[in-house]
Amino acid sequence: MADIDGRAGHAAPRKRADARRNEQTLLDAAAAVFVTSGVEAPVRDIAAKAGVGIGTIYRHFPTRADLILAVYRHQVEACAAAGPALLASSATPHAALGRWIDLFVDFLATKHGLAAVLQPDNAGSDALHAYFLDRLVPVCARLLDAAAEAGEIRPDMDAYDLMRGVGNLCIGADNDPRYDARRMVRLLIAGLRQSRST
Amino acid sequence: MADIDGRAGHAAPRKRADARRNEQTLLDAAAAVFVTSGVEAPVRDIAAKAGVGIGTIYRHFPTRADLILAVYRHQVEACAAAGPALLASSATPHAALGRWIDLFVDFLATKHGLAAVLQPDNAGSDALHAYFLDRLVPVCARLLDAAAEAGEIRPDMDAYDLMRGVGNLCIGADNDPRYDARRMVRLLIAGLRQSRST
DNA sequence: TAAATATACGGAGCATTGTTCCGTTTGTCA
DNA sequence: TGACAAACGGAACAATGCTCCGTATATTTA
Repeated sequence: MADIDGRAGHAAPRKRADARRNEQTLLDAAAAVFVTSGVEAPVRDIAAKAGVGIGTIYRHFPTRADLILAVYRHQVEACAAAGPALLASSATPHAALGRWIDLFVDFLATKHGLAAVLQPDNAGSDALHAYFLDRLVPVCARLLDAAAEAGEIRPDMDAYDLMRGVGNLCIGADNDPRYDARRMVRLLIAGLRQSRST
Repeated sequence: MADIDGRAGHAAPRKRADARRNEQTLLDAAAAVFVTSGVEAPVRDIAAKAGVGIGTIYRHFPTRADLILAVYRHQVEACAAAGPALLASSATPHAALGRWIDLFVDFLATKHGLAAVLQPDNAGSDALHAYFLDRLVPVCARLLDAAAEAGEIRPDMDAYDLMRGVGNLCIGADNDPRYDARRMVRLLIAGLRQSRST
């Protein structure tokens, strides 16, 4: 069911060796440039760092967003996978939710400029928005449901809204030492809490 | 102390009539374009709408940010002025804070793309960021202080963080029907509340 | 009123960026 | 080894913020 490259075998033609090499080189170069110059770094810079022409970048990643997505896919998947794990290992669903959100915030806050690029209609980078949300909203929804069932939070919170809200709060958290995104997110989560008396 | 134009009279040379006319024309055109195409509309579009050359725009408003700022200055001032008024007329400081934040959110949410442009380091539009925050943070701080003194909210909330957080939550609120920024802001304010028992 | 001057105008042009196109190079396979 | 598809490189295009400077015009002055 899988060929030598580990890809599913539906008539997907095997790539040339130089192509595979370049793809990896590009991913590494992009990751490096994103760390130093932020996610909005010019495509040309990444091509230069990889020692490759611009055309090559665009054959492998048809769009800036595709490249960004490829670079961070692993971490998004890890975050998605952490949801159920936390739910199983935490004392209460609310604790699991809190820790999971922390994970997400850590991820966004350390990636210079990533949060800003997650919005819809960002000049064609909708692909990023769609991937992040499609992947994480269901996980978040499950955590919310569990916490709501346990009566720990208000039951009417929408997972999509929460993810967008948290993502938005993280925008510009780097390059502004005065602004503490984590703190604001904690506040938001606090607002979610169900006052038993209410 | 004021000349015919109503400006303070410190050796500020009187502008030519066509210059004053064009400045107003540009402000009107910019406001109109911002409504239909958003705050990120190309400068050329605004120049075209106003029927003037690009050079003219840049003489009056050296930077995109200056133009945006000039268009919305009145509303920012109104928002700033509303703070003390609400504090005086509301039942409790917390109610005043809530209403004031509502005002701010209404303002941001109806201006297509404004919230996104409020961040620092936005490719040189720091002027916008600085103006908004300098003008509104003190007002917000006063409301927070009053509410904290009344014991209605936790006492450690920073006005700057709150303004940035609220602004961030409003980013992309238009062009995404699924996302309800007002709701998230309400949640944030709820999180601010002091549990008397805590 | 007519020249002189300062002020303002218009838009070509520069720099930056995402993206496309296509002639050239290179792996792969028979 | 030769043929050919696959991949490469980078010139070139379009959009956009902004600068520069020759031209036009409002205002002042004689």
